[in-house]
Amino acid sequence: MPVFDPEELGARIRTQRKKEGLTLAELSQRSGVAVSTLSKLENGQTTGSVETIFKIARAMRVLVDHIFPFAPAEMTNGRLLVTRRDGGERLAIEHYDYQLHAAGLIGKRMAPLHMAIKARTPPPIEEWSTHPGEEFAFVLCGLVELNTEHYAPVRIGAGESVYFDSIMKHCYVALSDEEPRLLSVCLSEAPSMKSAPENLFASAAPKP
Amino acid sequence: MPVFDPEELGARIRTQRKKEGLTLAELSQRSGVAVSTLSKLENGQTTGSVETIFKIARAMRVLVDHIFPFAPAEMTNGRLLVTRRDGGERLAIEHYDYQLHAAGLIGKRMAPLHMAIKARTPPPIEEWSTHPGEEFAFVLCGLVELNTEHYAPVRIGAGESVYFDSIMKHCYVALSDEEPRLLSVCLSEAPSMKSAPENLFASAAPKP
DNA sequence: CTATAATTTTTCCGAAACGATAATTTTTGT
DNA sequence: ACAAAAATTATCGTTTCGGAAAAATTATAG
Repeated sequence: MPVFDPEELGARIRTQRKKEGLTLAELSQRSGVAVSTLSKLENGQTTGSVETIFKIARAMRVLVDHIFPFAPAEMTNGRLLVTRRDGGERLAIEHYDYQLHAAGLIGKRMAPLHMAIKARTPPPIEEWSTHPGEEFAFVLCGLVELNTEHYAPVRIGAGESVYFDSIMKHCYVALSDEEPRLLSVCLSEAPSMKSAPENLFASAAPKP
Repeated sequence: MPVFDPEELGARIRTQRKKEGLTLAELSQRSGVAVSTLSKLENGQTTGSVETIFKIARAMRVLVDHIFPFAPAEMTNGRLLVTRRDGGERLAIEHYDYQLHAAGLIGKRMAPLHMAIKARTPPPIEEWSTHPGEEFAFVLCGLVELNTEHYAPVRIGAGESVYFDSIMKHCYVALSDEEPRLLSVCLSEAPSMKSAPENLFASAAPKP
């Protein structure tokens, strides 16, 4: 007795395939998964393997989670947490001062950080941040320079923002006389289970 | 040649298990998956079946996508887009003025909105926003009241924030004389397919 | 309405994953 | 350093999955 519903998975695959106007044979061609396997999957006659699911998702150009039956959404539908000026969770490191908002909310997918940029010159690249996912940074005041692995340094002033893949090594540097502050929202692929995800604050630098 | 990295899946399972302080034997007991299977999974020696993954996820009381490597990082790892003060995409509706940042970046999972709150009284509840996912709102200036379906109205001033499940009906209202501005970042659970970058799955697509 | 093609489902078998047990190695705690 | 606990590896029977081709169903053309 399966612990999840294979029919839902099958239905999603079929829906997506129809949407793309593909036949089983065509999808098989693209994905490298046999026609028979596709049929069995779509009809819930097998629970499938992770490998196969990935092949199918890739072939239809959808993210896996589109055809993958999730845990029900009602698990989290009524959370709300306010962070006051003196709230959240604070952390001061060499180059930045952090205030993590919504620190007490576990299972959230975004990590909102109110940070003050102390650094005036970029540290060695090994110390730059890198973490899977996406990052959005909005400058609240001052002038900030974002250094990244793949781009020329980018200057961002108050009211401006930058959105980037945070797996790129990156670091912020203050350019203005006043200490710049920015609001950074990091999206990790796996929702943070802890209030202060250490991987967010961890840099590429080796551990002592 | 697996199309995804079994070692990442294994690493996630192990990370989560350690976080919960479980041994393989205990997790086996709770999940109904044999110890040997767990070990092979964690060490990337098998690609695993969907059924097994679900059992494990359920046993650790996490959503499947916590341990499931849905979007390999190498798919998008070098994007970066700056939004200037006059950039982005603007939209004015009755109650708010929006500036969508990073508008030109397709496939992003967060939607950062710089918004000015014009409304001074809540509209009828049928007009409130509701969308699956999570929302983080940081007040830049002024005093804002967030009305939600399940909570008493919440007042948030400059430098404060709120994080909530955006499926709850919600609306923002201005309380201060000055028109409040806030930065809202919405996370949708399923990124829209229309915006899925071509290059994400290019390798699987046969050329016409 | 039939004939034919296209598509899907089913059948059969090899391949891979799973479970149980035991032996070996690694880690942990004292 | 030792003992205990935990994790890995090995083996093997069982179950499930995946692929090729046949069978059945559905769609299409004349």
